[in-house]
Amino acid sequence: MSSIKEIAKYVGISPASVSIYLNDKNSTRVSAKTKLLIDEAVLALNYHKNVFASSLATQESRIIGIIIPTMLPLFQNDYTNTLLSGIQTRLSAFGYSMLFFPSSAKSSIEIVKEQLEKSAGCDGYILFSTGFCTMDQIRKNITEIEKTGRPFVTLNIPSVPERIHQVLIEGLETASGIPYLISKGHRNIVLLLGRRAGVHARFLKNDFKTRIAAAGIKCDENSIIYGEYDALQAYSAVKEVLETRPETTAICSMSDIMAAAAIKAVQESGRTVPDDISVIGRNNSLHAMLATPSITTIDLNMHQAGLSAANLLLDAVDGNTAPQKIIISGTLIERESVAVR
Amino acid sequence: MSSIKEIAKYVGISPASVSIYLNDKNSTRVSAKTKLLIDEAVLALNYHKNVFASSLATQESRIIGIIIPTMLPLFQNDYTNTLLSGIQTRLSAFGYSMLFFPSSAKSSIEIVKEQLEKSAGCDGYILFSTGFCTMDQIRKNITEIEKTGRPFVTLNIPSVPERIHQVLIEGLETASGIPYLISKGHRNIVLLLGRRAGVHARFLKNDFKTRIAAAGIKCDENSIIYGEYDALQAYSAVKEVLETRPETTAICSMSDIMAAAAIKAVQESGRTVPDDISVIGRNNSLHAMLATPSITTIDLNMHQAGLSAANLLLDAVDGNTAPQKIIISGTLIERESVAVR
DNA sequence: TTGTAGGCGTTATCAA
DNA sequence: TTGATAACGCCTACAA
Repeated sequence: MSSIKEIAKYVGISPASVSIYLNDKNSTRVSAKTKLLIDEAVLALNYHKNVFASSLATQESRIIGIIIPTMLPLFQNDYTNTLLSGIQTRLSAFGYSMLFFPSSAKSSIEIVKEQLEKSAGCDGYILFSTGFCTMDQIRKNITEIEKTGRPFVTLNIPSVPERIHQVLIEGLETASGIPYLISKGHRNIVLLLGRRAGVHARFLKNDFKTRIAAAGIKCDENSIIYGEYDALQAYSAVKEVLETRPETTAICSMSDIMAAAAIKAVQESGRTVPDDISVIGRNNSLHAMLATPSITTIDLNMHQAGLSAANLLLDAVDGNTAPQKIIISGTLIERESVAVR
Repeated sequence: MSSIKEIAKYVGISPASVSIYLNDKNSTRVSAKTKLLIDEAVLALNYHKNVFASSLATQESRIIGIIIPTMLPLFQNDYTNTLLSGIQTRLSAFGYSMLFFPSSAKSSIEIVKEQLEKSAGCDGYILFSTGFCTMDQIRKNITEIEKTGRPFVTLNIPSVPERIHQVLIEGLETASGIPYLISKGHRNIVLLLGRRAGVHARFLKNDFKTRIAAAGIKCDENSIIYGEYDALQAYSAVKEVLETRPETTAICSMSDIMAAAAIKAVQESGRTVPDDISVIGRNNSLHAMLATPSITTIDLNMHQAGLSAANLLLDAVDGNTAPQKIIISGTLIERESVAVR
């Protein structure tokens, strides 16, 4: 409520001196007496610094804009939350705030545009991609964010030729569970994807087909199903595929939540995991650990990815402009949900 | 990067006209020709509005500060995420951004102070409490935030006499699973709490004892255990209590994650849920739905609580100052983890 | 329909 | 050690 001017008036000095002291308590440019008086005034007048005014003057806000092109409510997605958690941990440690923008738009491009529109003043951005984005949209989003002239890092996005700061999650577009299942003797594998639209699905589908073919297995289009990263939808999809493809011996799910739902579906169809059907998940979330049986999964190390993205951005904000790609590898976590065939 | 001045120069008009048009595309105070020229310039110069400058001028930022007094990384807690999701949904719909502040402090009070220190400029705040806060700290945090003179809403906090905007989650300090378990014939119930410190634990413990006593059951101090809202710690605590109190017939957990961990522990001790031991959770998270057996739980309706908190705050920002308390009730979700005794 | 001028709260430069 | 003053980018009277 109160401003630096009022503090100055209260103490009987100029705003400049107040500012100097408040920004550097050890400054030698303010006398000890004055310092005490200022402290007193700050308390008496409930002074709080206005970040916005200060960032206007310094051209630095210590605020990072987080751009997430999704139409769904935030903070509901396991992957995104883990990423955000890593980002927040690092940004917070360096005194940076995170700003999430509103959006009413209906497409990934529109959302990014809308969010960027009112965002000038942020020191940098982290751009997510989500299962909603096509490759084309991702490129456009990058162009859009480049126009701000501010440093940014992309996260959760397929590798892209643009010379930008990028954290890549190895295995995000790889059906990494497949070779493992094959090595365990499975030849009748169902791929449980998340979103139907978006790049991720495209890449994963192709990868799946390639790997299956390489193992000499004939690919059946019906063996690819979709769960929208949602427990209920995954459950239904698995129930259905169990009927149409009773020969299935393994399910490779693109998230632990869908894997847990798959296990439910298998069990309720009267079969057991892993004896009748093996299930592998992805993300190494709590769901994988707590399911019965516990789920063998691939840890994408997304928390680390978040940390790295923040590191990269902070470097860039400090003027380090050489574009870097950081690649985060996944780790296989073997538990109880996969059996040898 | 570019400013309203540059746009004006580019078009050959005054900054005022640009500002007027940009803030009201339908304004009659700017000619159609000029509008087109401005649009062109905006594109050509990659103009993005500086929120900070504009909020300085208007004394309104459309940014809400989110204050969460925790030392743990954000976005990792089921309860908090659900709350945040509700808040974001509503705020976003009304065009408000959310700002998360950094903090390096080691106590709830210090964190709040530190975050508030640089936060002037926000239109309002949402103040969380966490399992780390004692009642005393909560009161101090409220006093602190009141000093900003900005509207704020408290969330996830025990009812407090102060005349403030408050969203109360009914059942947050109530061991609501207890009466249910008693009604099912259980008399040997273990209470699985989260954090040891903090108000919540205190309230819950008292409530538990009262309810147990009312049912004529003698209370055993050993029947109260702690899992820190963490799967691993809850698992160990349950394993242990199963040894020391083999007569236990039911576990009342304060979170679904801990309930799922409890089920694991029970199963691995060679007993079954719910036949040997019943388990009830809280929060109706995905964990409760996906566990085997699925978990009977109490839905605290935290998403709704988040929505309500945002509503309340938005009202307050609009000048509606009459303090309101909104009470969100819980809902019992009966599933498979509780048996009649 | 457009322009001028002052101010929002803070900081930086320069002078006293 | 302190004070004036201008500037950051935008908005709003008011004047033209």
